[in-house]
Amino acid sequence: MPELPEVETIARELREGSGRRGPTVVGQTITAVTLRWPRHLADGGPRAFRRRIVGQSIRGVGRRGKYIVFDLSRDTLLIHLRMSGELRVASATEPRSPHDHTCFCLGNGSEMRFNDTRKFGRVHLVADPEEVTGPLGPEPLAPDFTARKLGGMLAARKRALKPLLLDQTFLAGLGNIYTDEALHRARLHPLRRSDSLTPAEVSRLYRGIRAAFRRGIQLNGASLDWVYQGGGMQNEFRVYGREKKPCPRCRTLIQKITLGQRSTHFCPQCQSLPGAKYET
DNA sequence: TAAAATGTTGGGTA
DNA sequence: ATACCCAACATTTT
Repeated sequence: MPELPEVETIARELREGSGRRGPTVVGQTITAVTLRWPRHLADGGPRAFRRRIVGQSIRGVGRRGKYIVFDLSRDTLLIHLRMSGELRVASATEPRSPHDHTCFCLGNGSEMRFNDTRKFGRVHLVADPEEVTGPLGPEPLAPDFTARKLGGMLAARKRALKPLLLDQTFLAGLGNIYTDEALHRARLHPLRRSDSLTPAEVSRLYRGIRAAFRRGIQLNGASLDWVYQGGGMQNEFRVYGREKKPCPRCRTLIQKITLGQRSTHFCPQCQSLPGAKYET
């Protein structure tokens, strides 16, 4: 479900505490773990996982790409929500939901519950977070990520923008929604080859990605379907899920195509493809 | 009923 | 090595 802004929102709420996601988990000790779907564990079995994590305290909560990163007293716990994951803190006395597959019991009598309907999520427990986040591309919102740097990265590849931007080893954090939104902001066609962009187009893409992410974080992410509630970004989508609706910029009807097995939304007018601009 | 859904990975091919 | 396609993972919803 979540992309960078949603994961950032969840990490912040777990760190700072909120009515929606419960009190902060920072400072709490993990006293026990319930694993009802052991395949949540990326490596190793439940016994080794329990033995290793129980007794460690949570020193901080952050984010890298789409991973939520828990800085523990000895190791690092990384959770990837994939398509349907959700993290909430509840009192241990509250009944667990059917899809609360992995629960971390905390010292203050609360539980951090990894709810994951589709069971695609993953839990990593490692000594060095680089073991997990090492392959990821740069953080798009990091101060040292510049338009110049993005331009160099794009020029070094020969791929269509959409699938390239979805590649987490190229750039960390973009998913299907924010990629479409960023490309619309940048007025670039999803099929545009990465090594064909002018400096002005690189600049537009850079600003499009950062602006889409910043706005998403500002609105606490997007709420879609029955999963992940609380965000408001879904009300500001310019193209995602807006097939046959007018482009907010030029009123041309938004098109939906399938690209690399993912639904792709764009404005054929604002995001025209050079050499193919006569198609309807 | 078939199709689609905010994600990733592994296999095969060129 | 790079690019591209597909299947798989598991479940719910339209």
